[in-house]
Amino acid sequence: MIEIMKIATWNVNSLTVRAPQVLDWLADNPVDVLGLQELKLTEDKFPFAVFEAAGYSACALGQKTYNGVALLSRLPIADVQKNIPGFEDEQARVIAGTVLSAAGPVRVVNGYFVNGQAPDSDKFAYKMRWLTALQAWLKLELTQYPRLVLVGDFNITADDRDSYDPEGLRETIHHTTAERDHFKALISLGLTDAFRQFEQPEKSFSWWDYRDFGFRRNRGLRIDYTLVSDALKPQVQACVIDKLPRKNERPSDHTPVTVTLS
DNA sequence: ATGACGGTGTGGCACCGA
Repeated sequence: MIEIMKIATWNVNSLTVRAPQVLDWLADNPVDVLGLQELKLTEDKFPFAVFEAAGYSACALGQKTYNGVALLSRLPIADVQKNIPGFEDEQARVIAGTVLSAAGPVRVVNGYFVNGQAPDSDKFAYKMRWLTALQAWLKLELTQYPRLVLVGDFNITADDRDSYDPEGLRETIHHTTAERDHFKALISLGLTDAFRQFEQPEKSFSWWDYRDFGFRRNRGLRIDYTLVSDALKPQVQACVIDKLPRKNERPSDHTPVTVTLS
C-alpha cells in the first residue's frame, strides 16, 4: 500500500477576506498540510474553529495588518517553531512543524519571505539578512529532520523561466542576482524545487498583479515554491500550480501550489 | 516615468505588496 501525502502553499493576502475561499479549495483539494502566508491578522482573530470543523487543526503566528503565517493540517503536528530561532524579528514570517504521517514524520517549514521593495532599499538589506538567517537555520533543521519540505512565498524568481519579462525586469526586485544566489544557496543545502522535477508549460506562474489585467494577460511570476529535501526527493510524485482560485471573486493575487509525496 | 489593484488602518488618505 502506498501512502500519499499532499502539502500545499498559498499566500492568501488577508485570511479575513479569503477564509471562505480556503475552505472551498480544501473541500475540492483535501491536502494533508496547507501553509498559509499573509494572514494579515493576529492569532486572536484566526478562525481556528471553522478549519477544525473542516477537519484541519491549525497553528499560527499572526501579526496585525502585515505578514502572518499558519499551518493547517489533517495530521497531528508536533514541535511547532515560530520564526527563525536566534533571529530577532518583529515580523511574523515563519512557522514550522513536524507532521506525523503514516509514512513517518515530515518537517514542514512554511515561510513568507521578505519582499524587499527595491535593491537599494533598507527593506532589501533586511531581506538579505533574513535569507542568511533562514539558510543557517535550515542547515541545522535538515540535520535534525532529513525529511523536510520548505514551502511558501519566496518572493524570488529562481530563474528567467519564472518571470513574464526576465529581460525587462533584470536586476529588479525578485529578479536580482543577490536574491537568486540566496535561492541557489537553499538548493545547495540539499533541497530540490519539486515543480521543476516535471515537464511544465512555459510561463507557469503563481502570482499575477491585480493591476492592468495581469492574470488575463498572464503577466506573472513564479514566486511560490515547494522545496523537498534529498531524503524526500525520490518520493515526489507531482507538483502543480492551481490557477482556478485566481478566477474567484475577490481572489488572492497568489494561487496554491501543491506537492504530492508517496 | 507613473500608476494601475487590493487590503488594512485610520481617516478623509498613506502604506505596503510584487
